[in-house]
Amino acid sequence: MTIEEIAKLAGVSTGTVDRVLHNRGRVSPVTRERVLAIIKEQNFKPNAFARNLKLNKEFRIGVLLPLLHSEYGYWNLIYQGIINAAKELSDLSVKIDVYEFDRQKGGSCFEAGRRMLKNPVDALILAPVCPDDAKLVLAAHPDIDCIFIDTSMPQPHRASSVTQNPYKAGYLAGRMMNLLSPNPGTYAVALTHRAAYNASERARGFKEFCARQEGMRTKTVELNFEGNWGKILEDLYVTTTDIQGVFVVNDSVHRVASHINLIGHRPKTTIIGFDLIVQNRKEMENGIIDCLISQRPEFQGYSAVYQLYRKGILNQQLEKETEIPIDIILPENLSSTESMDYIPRIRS
Amino acid sequence: MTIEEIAKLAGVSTGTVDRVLHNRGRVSPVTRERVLAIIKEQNFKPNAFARNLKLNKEFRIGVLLPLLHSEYGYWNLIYQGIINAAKELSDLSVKIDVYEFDRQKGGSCFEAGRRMLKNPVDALILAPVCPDDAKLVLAAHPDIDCIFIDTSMPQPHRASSVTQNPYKAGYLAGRMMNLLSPNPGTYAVALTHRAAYNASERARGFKEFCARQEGMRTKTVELNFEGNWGKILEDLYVTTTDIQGVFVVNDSVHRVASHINLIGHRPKTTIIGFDLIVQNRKEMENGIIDCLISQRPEFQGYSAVYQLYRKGILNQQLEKETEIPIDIILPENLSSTESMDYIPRIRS
DNA sequence: TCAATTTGCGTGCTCGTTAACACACTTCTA
DNA sequence: TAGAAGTGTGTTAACGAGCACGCAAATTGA
Repeated sequence: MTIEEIAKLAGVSTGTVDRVLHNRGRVSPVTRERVLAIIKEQNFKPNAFARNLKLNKEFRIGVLLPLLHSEYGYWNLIYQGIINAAKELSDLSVKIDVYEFDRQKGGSCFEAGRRMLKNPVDALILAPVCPDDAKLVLAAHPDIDCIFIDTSMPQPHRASSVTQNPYKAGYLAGRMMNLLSPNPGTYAVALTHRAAYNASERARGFKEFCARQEGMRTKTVELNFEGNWGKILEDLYVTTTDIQGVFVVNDSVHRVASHINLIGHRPKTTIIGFDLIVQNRKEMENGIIDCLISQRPEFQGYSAVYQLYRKGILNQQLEKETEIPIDIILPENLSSTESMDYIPRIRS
Repeated sequence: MTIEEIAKLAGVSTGTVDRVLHNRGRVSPVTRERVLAIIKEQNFKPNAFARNLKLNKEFRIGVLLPLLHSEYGYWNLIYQGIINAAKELSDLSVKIDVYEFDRQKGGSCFEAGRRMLKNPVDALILAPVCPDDAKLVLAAHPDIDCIFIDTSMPQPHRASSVTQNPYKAGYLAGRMMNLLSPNPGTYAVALTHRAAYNASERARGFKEFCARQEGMRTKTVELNFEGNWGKILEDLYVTTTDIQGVFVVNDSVHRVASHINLIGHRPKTTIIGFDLIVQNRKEMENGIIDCLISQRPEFQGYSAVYQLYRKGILNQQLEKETEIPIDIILPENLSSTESMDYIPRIRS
């Protein structure tokens, strides 16, 4: 089926069919209806190759992420997924513009959004870790599609999200903790930085699981890596003598784990944390981390790019909300998740 | 960069550049080298839209799978993944032809391959559960790319694979069994049908893990669902009084689990099996199955289609071997894997 | 040596869609 | 009522690559 065949069937020219297809007016209502009926009847869809050849323009996706080299590489994994998708789609005129911001500094995200205004983009991928800034960025880029990644936020109609439920993830971590270290005692919940949404929700899920179990207590500790966090950790073992395990609510678990190992408490402490960044992989291989929960950061980035591409280039629908499965990583299945988390790669 | 710009730079016509690009001869060696140098220097790649518009032909992927409605739906999950990818790619002229065969009947797979010869295909997705037949099918379809799914086999150069390591999966199942049911005793390993490759490797991995643990024994039982398998299961509990858990090496675990529940042994038996087919989801929700290992069948199918599409339409490279991660599913993360296993869907 | 073939290269049409343009006809507006 | 503005429709030139064809010039063969 081509536009020309549709035109013939409707007794009009291709120009008219085109005007109907793109709602460009200048068509009488009666002709319009006739053409629409035939399009529907023949289940016509414009040829994507011809369309994009004619349009002949890049599809630019703007990406706003926290500083990639901070926070032990979690954001870098997301970035890798985005880059990989972009590489696969480079033949289909998809381009990526990445803008980094400092999530600790208010306004930094907004400022990055302003930089983006200079090279206008057709769609947006946004980690709304600073919700207020994110709202402003969205306001500054009206009418383009946006996908939230890592965290969600109240969504305008044109946005959707790719996220994991952090409460469920924490709850599952509780279950794993209980499996790996079933003796009664205390589990420490280690928070870092000020509580980000994901972090606090994970802590909440974890505690809720523990609260439902007989004889399991939890104790929250705040570890500020700019401060004397080592001391706090050591004190914890002094003040609380029945520590059975430590749950770190983010990807910095490898730092906590190696310190616990250093001060000799590793043998009696089960350690659980998040995400398959290289440092965590290494510490799990070393036997210092028992279990990791993964939120598939690379897949999140990969999936976000593909969704925007399908909407922008192929005119397909956006998923409203994509829920990322909660992966359990033990030493026994670590090797099956090597390098890219689960995305087939192309060689460059 | 277009062919015309390349031509201008090389001081030749587009026809000559085209002949160089497609090795169609009729170009003097010296001109050829000059053009190639410029192509490389400019990093020129032909526009995928223009190319496919001109070629204007469907890319047909032939799919050979065991009977979809047998075996409790595992193959159906693979099928769903394939269908989903095909739906997303239908705008890019990818078409799927599915041929089913009976894996229990020798020659059935080959016969399906012969049916396929009538509507020639451009690429192949093949579950080589009958390796001899698979070899013949490949021989009958020379020169086209092929991806093995579910299981691999010795590969000709033009084939690649999307599979999970079944030994590692069984080994991990052993670990989970030991976590969920740590008391010394016997674990039953339930095989069904005659040992397929994946099944026997999973059993081997599981037993190997157990052999490395103190005080854990394993006992293999063969359950033939056409025979009196219920009786065999009941006898097992009579002859072996310390059964701690049952490991079913495939997706039929829900049948075994509900029978164990029926005969009253569920409370003291940990049950582990494979794959998120609907029946297994339900029995896990009912609390009858403790743990499932998933090999992401939907992703396998999805990924196979996408890889062939990238090779066939976009001229990108095929992955040689894609290793599927080994997923651990517990009741606590079951809901995060709902419906499609991890593939974003488009509405039809 | 000259006809027949081969080699090396350029030309031009085509794929389906888009969007600018042309043009006749109608409806306003002063 | 003339001119302007608006409406409904058809025509056509790209977009970039592929490929058939044409045509010299070079090479072959008897």
